[in-house]
Amino acid sequence: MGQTAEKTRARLRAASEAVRGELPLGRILDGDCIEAMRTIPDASVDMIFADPPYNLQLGGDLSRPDGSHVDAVTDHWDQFDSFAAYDKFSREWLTEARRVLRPNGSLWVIGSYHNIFRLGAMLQDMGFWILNDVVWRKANPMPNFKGTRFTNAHETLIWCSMGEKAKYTFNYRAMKTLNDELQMRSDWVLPICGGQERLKKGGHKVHPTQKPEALLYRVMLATTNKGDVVLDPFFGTGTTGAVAKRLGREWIGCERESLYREAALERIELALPLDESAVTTMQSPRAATRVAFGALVETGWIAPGTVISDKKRKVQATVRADGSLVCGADSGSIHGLGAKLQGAPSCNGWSYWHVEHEGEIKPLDAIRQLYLLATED
Amino acid sequence: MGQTAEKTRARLRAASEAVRGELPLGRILDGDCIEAMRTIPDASVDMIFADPPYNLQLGGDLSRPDGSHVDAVTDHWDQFDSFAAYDKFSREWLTEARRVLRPNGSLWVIGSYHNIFRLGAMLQDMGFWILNDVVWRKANPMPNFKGTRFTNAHETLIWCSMGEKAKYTFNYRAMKTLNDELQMRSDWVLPICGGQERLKKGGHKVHPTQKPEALLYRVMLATTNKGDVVLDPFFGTGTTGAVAKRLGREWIGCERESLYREAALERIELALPLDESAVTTMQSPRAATRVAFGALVETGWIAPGTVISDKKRKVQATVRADGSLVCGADSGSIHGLGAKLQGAPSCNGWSYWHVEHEGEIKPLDAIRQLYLLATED
DNA sequence: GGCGACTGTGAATCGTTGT
DNA sequence: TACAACGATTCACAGTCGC
Repeated sequence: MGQTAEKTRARLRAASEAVRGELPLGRILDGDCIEAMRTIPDASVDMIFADPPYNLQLGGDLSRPDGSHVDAVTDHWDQFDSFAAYDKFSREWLTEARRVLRPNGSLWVIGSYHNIFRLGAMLQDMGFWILNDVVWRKANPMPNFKGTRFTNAHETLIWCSMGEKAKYTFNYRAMKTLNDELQMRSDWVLPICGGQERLKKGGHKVHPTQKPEALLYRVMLATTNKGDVVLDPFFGTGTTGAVAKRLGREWIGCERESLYREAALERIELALPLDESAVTTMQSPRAATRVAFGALVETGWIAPGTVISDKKRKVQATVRADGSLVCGADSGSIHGLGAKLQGAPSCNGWSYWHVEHEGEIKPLDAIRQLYLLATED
Repeated sequence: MGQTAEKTRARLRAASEAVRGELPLGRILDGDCIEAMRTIPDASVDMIFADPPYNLQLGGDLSRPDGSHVDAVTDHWDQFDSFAAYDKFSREWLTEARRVLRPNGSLWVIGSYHNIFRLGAMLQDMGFWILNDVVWRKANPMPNFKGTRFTNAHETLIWCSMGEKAKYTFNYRAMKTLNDELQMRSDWVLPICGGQERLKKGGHKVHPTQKPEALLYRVMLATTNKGDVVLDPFFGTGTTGAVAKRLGREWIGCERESLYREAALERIELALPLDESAVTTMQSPRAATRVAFGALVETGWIAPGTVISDKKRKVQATVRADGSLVCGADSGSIHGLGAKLQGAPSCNGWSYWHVEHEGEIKPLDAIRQLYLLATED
């Protein structure tokens, strides 16, 4: 690594720490979320989770997102007027969200069919890059009492990065582990928020649309790292904050209703952080110790001259002293030669090549695991 | 009832019959769907099902972990220069769709996150009234081969009427019957189209995105009546036509690729009108519930940090945030770590691991049962 | 015929790092 | 910034073949 790159990285790290010092970590900013977000520095948060109001078209009285009243006229013009107001509000908070997100940060938005399509189209128009739409399939939704439509049994989340080429955090291995060794899918079955978890005051629910902690838990575990800063512009009763605390993430909230702020602070105070070991998640092999194939050769786990083959033993190659392989006139690394022999653009030599070991034919990766176990610490 | 109203109704019925005579029922209109729809009279069809191009914007080639190639949708009809071009195209065909729909008709659109948000926002802007968004949860989606995102395991349908006050057809009772006497929900679990149903020619699929008949079956049974006219502007290989025939609905298609038109006509010719068995072969969403260990962790049934053990409490492990276990230097899923610690090739973690619960030591499976009871519909 | 092993495939915005 | 090297990564079905 060049000295210049090293210095650049160090400077960025220092700048990042300086910005972090300015952040209102663990605080709920009072007031309108757009105004509140304006006090947060550029490119300073790692993830935003937003559960914006969807108070649209609910029949009866209609109010704009800014709180002003819309006449209960339901002609086409008025619909347009109300959509336009909602779009304006959405564009404003999304603009601030985009400004405060780091280049490698990501944004989650949750909504229902009333608003999610407008939000999704707007995200695309603003340059966000949709990574997945995720369906929260409610295990116990409210039935459709009138029997006039399908039971509205899900909500939609959109997860997006800052742009097509932007990087983002995705803890693939942790998600796979969480889902019993199967890839996590885009449809999540989770119960709605109720029971002990549902905040109540005087027998009434404090917030009409409190989200279950399990939902935020999965979002945060999937797309942030320990210590990351998570911002929730529509904090409500603080589900995001409570889960962030439990998972060792930093949080910032925006909320204009004092009732919600108070309930949230009390709740987060009571939330117990997990200890270090519990927050640790399964790492991808990439993040774990890297082993060069050559290391197995020079330490004697695989002797030079060993003949290795593909699983069906149709293709064979010989290991050379420097860890390269040779097969007829062809030679190369375990990956390169594997790709060449298959005529494939790429190949993972660790899983393609096999070797006899204790009477069985095993992939190289198995030998690598043994090597890792033996040389650990 | 007034005589005038009676006369008005009779006149409308006669007009309706006259219009029906002009309709190209049971025919596939050749050419661009916008041009083709222009030949259809105003207010003459009862339901439109549209499966437009998704504008996937795919990058380079994609290969599977085993090196084989993924046969992606690279057809010219899915290529658009920009979101603006896609929007223009969408607005044009939706304008024609709105014109030919009867006042009490309804429209279905299916899409993925690439296009569905744009379509949904456009529908709202045009005055359509969204009745439900419906999620088709694929039982067997293609995995995410590179481990970079959540498995894209669903597509979204939007069902809308002509306006907020417009009437529409919804066969509530039929849906409830189809769903084991439970209200039909907005999430439908159905397999993708494959096996005998998938049209093939020379060993290759005729159409890259053929929809399963079960999907159209449910759409049509829910939102049309027998004898209604159903229009599909993106007819493809005619799933809509085949299901319409089976269910005793009239159909009209638009399709510009002659290869698809020919396959569709042949297929619809072979389709049999509905027999009773077709109803009973529909999938029930009450399939066996699968629970991942991670689900118990994120919903709080088992807290991260909990120490679990084998039945004799000789081996202990700690639960981490992602549902993995850690025991000394070893870690893994409940199944994997259990196997590793026993030196066994495999292990059922649900029965191997135990946890203290209400003073007793119980297998994880007991907690899973409690979870299932609590979250059951 | 039955069962298990093996193969093929589906609307997919599918990599990272160092030179 | 382009290029090359490294190396990480798949689930549910359906169909076929062989024992």
